[in-house]
Amino acid sequence: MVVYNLITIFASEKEIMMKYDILKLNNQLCFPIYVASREIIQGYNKYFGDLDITYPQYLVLMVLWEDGEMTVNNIGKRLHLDSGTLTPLLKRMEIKGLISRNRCRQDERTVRICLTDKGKQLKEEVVKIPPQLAEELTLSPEEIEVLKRLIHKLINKE
Amino acid sequence: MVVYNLITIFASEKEIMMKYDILKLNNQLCFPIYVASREIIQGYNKYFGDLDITYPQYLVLMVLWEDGEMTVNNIGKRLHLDSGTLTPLLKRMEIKGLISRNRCRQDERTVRICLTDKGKQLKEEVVKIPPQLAEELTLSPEEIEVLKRLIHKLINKE
DNA sequence: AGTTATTAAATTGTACACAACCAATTTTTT
DNA sequence: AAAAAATTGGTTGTGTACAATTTAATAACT
Repeated sequence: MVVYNLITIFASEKEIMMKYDILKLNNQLCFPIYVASREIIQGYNKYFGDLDITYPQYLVLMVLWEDGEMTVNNIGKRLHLDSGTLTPLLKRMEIKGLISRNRCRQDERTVRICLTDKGKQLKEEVVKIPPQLAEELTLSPEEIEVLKRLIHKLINKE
Repeated sequence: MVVYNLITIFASEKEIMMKYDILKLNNQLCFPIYVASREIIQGYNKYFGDLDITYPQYLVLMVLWEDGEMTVNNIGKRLHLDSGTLTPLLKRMEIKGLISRNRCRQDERTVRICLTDKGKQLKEEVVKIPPQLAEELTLSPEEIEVLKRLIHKLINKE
């Protein structure tokens, strides 16, 4: 079995991979991950409807619920997102009254993002969503653990 | 061990999950998949630079290389994308001279997408990319197979 | 002190995604 | 045949993503 990075190639009596077979959708690893990512976001958005938040906004709320106030930079490091994505996203969250944005007095370059009371309270509603999404999943607990481990290995390039 | 869909909860002597722990980034399955998806796209775009295509455009090319000409609808079914995404994307590809778009005479509702010679030739360049991306991956062949199987199970909700 | 380098956000421009809606064209039903 | 339903692709509006550039502020250096 020969492996070309994101694509697995079987060379056996049963299955011989030709030059262009690595370009077939079914042989790809990347494509199903890309589809899975979008399906997850759609799944969440289905439940977010009433709360008027999106999946990336939910991610921002999660890091703030976990770590309290943070700079834009640190949120970006945590979520692997840059300021071009975060600045307008955070402005929308500010308009909704979920967070506040203030320049630090110590270092005027950085902007401190804080949860408002409304943003803190949202946690009570959001915590109900994951169990609902759970109903739709068919992986066993063991499979989920394996999947998490492999995806982390893929990301971290360990 | 209790599982709430996309989040795994360990309840043991060593590790007790509290109510809000399901909202911690590290306990999530969805978030790393979301990150992995974006990293894959960035990885591809790095190599696409010279060819002037994007990852979703590469996906369209793949289904066309594989199945020949297709309707917009069928491309959407294959890639899990709707017309709101595909129509402008295909128009950009038409402008670049990679594909042609023509309404069918038999059924005026459908639009047939065909590869141009330029689109066909691009395959020769693109086939070199996956092996290059392979260099950056650290999963074993066996791990890739397991990951592919689990992701497919996640998507298909089998 | 004054210049240079670095850093943090914001801005700009392009390209997805997708929900919601629409128009045109079949297809089905009555 | 006429009316209703379904299908196909397009349009609109909002919200990410991200590369590349800009601006402002701080740190480092001669």
